[in-house]
Amino acid sequence: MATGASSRPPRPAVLPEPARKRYHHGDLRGALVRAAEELLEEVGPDRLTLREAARRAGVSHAAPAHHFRDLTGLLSEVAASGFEGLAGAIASSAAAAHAAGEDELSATGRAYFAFALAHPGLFQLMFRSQVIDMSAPRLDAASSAAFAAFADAARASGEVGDEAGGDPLARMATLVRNWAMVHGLAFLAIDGRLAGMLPDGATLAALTEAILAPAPAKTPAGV
Amino acid sequence: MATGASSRPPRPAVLPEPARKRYHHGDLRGALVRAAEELLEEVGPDRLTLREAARRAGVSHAAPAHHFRDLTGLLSEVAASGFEGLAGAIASSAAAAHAAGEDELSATGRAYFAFALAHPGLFQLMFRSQVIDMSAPRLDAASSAAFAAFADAARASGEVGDEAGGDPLARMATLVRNWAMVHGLAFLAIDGRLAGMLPDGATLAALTEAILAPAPAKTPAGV
DNA sequence: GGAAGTATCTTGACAATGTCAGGATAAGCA
DNA sequence: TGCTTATCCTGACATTGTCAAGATACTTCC
Repeated sequence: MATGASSRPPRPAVLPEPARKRYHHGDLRGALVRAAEELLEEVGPDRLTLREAARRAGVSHAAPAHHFRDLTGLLSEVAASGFEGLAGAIASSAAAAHAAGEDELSATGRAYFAFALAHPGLFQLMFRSQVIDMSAPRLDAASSAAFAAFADAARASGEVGDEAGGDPLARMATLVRNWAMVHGLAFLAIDGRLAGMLPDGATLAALTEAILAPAPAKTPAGV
Repeated sequence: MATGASSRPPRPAVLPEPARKRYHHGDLRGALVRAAEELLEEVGPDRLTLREAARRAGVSHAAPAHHFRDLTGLLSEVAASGFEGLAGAIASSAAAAHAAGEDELSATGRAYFAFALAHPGLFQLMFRSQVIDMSAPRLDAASSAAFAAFADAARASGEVGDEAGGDPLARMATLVRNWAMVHGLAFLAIDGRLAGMLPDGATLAALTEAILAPAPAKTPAGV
């Protein structure tokens, strides 16, 4: 029909964004994950939509099916990368605390909380097993790694005495208690449940800092 | 047409269930709330559907609109009654502990956790502000009452020293720390996050009991 | 008692969603 | 070059929440 040149559609010579209108996206998988992460923070996990993610990636509504089995597949991938980020944040905060001679467990708790507050929608998604597929290999590995990083920090801080004596159940109880406290605090803060209980003119940051600052352990009064 | 009696439609003399096929349901509002509670436990808050609730109540898909503004309205009502139940469970467990000379805070923590495990879907809904309307009067009042019951128990147990000295922020921090721990533990348990970290052959009940049993406070070792 | 008014429920429609089937296009490989 | 495969699109379907308009039953007022 048109010219005999090799380029069939009138492709513009200059592409403003990395590959604009070509049939093959190039990195649709990554673009969908990024779009989903955006949506997660803009509208939350409840209003996130596969079609809107496709729209933002500049692609038809059925295109994602070639990269993810379904919506659960995409969300599981996003959650997996979220857990990887969380594991990294925990590990690096523990290392920094160790270098500074501070308590590792307290530092990782603050890192955990900060991560949740920085990515509320993603954090909520990461703990919504009915929407993601926890048996997905990468997600399973990433979530395990995140908890392992937390457990390592607890061991390093001496909070979970692993040298002798203490039976495994009691040690695990101490570990999980710390985890649950930080996790619950993050969830309550994200959901806006702490706003209503700030004494007089106290800020939310002050309250959470007062909760997280001291090693949440048992220390004989004084000292 | 038919007989001249007052009953127009051929209404069966015996109604197997309380009012079967009449145009006006009688208690559609309550029936919808019950149907939603059922669905909450069967499929969870993510797959709960307004149309399915209407179906279970034996009513058309648009009928709920005359009793609840929209899906959020129905869910807010369900969440409100959930908080009322939670507040009751907390208060009664605290009273029982007081009578038995046990620690009130520990008892309420176990009651909180037990409530969450007994009604997982409802509990998740109660802490999903993007799906319910926290400004709904009844919901707002009920959630405040639940927290107030928890705070009362903490005060009674002496965990939150309200007599003198301690500044309000520190007292609130202790209170919220206890709440967050129990809340996080409940969420993690419901989401199946604790199953993977049971030492050898320990059961989940044993682990959670080990976490909740001692007053999660600072007690000088011994005694 | 009967008529008017209101609360309650139904039917039908709309846009939006997730998913599937089948066709079009581009890339890779022989 | 021609074939195969990966990638993407169009179109369709059932389902959802919500709205509009009509049908039905209850209430109230004369």
